[in-house]
Amino acid sequence: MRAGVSVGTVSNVLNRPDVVSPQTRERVQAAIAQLGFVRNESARHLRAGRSRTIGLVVLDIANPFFTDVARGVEDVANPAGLAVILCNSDDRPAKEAAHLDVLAEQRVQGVLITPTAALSPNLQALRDRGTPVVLLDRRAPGPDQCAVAVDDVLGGRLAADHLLERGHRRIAFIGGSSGLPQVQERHDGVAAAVRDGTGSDDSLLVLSPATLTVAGGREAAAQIIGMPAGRRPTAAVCANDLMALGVLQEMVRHGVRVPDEFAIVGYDDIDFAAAAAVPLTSVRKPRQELGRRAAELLLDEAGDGEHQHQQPVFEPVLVVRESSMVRRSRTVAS
Amino acid sequence: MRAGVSVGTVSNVLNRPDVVSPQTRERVQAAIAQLGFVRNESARHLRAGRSRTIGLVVLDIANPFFTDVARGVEDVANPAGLAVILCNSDDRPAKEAAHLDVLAEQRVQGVLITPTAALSPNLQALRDRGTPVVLLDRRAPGPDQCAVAVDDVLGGRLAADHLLERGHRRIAFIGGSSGLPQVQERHDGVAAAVRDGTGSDDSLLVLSPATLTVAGGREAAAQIIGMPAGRRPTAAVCANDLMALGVLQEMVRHGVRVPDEFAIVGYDDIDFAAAAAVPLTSVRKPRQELGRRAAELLLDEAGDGEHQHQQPVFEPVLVVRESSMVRRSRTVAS
DNA sequence: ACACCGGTCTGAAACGTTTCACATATCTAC
DNA sequence: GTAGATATGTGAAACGTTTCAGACCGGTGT
Repeated sequence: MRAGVSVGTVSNVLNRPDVVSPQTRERVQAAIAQLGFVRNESARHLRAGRSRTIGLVVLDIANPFFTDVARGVEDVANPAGLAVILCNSDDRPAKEAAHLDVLAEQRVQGVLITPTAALSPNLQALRDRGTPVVLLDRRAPGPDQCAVAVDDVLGGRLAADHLLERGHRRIAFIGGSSGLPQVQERHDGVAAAVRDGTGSDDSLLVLSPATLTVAGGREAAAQIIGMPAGRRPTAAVCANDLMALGVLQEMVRHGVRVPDEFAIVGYDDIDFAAAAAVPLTSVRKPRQELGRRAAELLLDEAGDGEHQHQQPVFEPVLVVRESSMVRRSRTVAS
Repeated sequence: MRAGVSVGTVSNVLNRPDVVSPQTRERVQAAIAQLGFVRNESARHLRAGRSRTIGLVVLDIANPFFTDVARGVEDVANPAGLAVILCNSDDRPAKEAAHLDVLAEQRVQGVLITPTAALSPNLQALRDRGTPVVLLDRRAPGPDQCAVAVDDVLGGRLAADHLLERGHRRIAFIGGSSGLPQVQERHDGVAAAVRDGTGSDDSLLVLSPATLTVAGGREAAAQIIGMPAGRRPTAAVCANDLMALGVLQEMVRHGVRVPDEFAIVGYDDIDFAAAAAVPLTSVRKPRQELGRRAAELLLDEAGDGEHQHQQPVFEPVLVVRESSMVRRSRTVAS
């Protein structure tokens, strides 16, 4: 080597500086700086057996909910010296599977994932190989793994109870058709609340647009607008804020006044919910906290010590804004 | 090996299946499936010298502009078998430098980056080591590298001309204080247009909130609201849509009617701009196309063939919506 | 019978680290 | 002065691939 020293010593300088004499250390560090030497992670982790990266697979990178979660993950992973490989499955099992394969080949320390409806065999394969997997915003199917979830039944209930209190008696639940359990839970909460509140199952209309996006929301709103006035719902709980924004856009476009003629409650409480054409009432989830907690669990599981699987469930909170308020006087648009 | 075959043959089965006999191939593939064998990328690319990943460093992961760009990058990178490591610098040079170091250690094939104001020495170091770097949404300092940019001077001009046409004579430009050249260009375009349109430099008020975020927008709006009515601008061009949304929120909160009392033009035309409390006029950039183009240039540079550095500049388009329209009759809120 | 060929497979080197057993030098205590 | 301990450095093995020179084999043309 440049510094007239063996590679073993260089390794020591980098990893256990205390074990090498100050002079040598400085000499080596000078050489490193001069040569622009950068340690090769591939070699390093070929030896170590796994890399200093974790994978994060989300359903929709364009949904701010997930970027907020990602931020939480980064907050924990980066200080621990781990790089995050962020993958977007677009709620498509094939894309998800492809991403998981890549992550397996990269020998990531672990994977954080909000999976598509069915738990992919690739995910199980990953776990079988000993890679820790933490489910994000999804309950675990069994006690043998970590999962960070939100009580979505409660969330659905909060949303529906709020609308019922405001006098609404025909309520729509707008979820996607992908069969995600989170969405199913939200539906169940809404359905239970509506049943309890009205004594009837007919008060709930369930719509399942193709995607859980703004476009999906518009699609559902168009359906609602096309219904005869007598049967048309007067309010909707949406499975996420993107859809709620879509519903709002379509309603406004057709001259349906929100919330006077139609009330909307979203879910997730992304930042844009508050900035919408009509500020959205929404069910708030601790977005960054979800990511942080999941990353912490992953690090713990990937670490050397004992690991107890944990499955924390966060409680959502309803944030009431204009989109669900009965307005008394009509002032300035806002 | 399980299939009674040498490792060299396994490698051939995986990488050049045509060179191995059908029987052997099947035998090996069966063994692979049965053992759940997953090739180790670290080893593979220790040999190859670089990994099958590229790095993408953005200024603000919470800004939908960048997630749209990221989507474009993925559209190109994934089909090419490359994983994308998405990093968020938060417009902080230190975070950016740390991310670049990690990417260097990972021996990424290349880096796509929207850099902070000053070009980091770490970036130059990366290039010196032979790693291709493509600048994203930023002009190249010289001809010796690829960059994908947008004509932001033109964008600023479009925005300002639009407001001038509507009769505004006191206009604010709201940019961040981080000194990003993109923001500077937008400012220059606005300043030039205002000078041409009014014959005076005094017509332009420049505000520089701390961050290019919704919070920054609110901060700037508060400043404007605090000004005496006679000197207060009647319209603002914001350096991005997040700030425009912030301005809008703060104006609404203080009862300032938009666009009647104050007009707003944003920049980027993120999807949420159209869904805002008052739909935002904005300067549209080809977000996904920026990402795609940048990724294509990176792949070309990282490939074996000849590479010509390219520096495409996209032209932005003004999308006019309600936030800058003088309303004639006041109908329903929208 | 021979050389040669293409097709198929093997074995070993190489990639750049970490780690561990071991060598060497220096110090401490008697 | 010697034994032992401590501090510092060396050298080689190992990680799991890819790659390349060559071995082997049955067939072909002469």
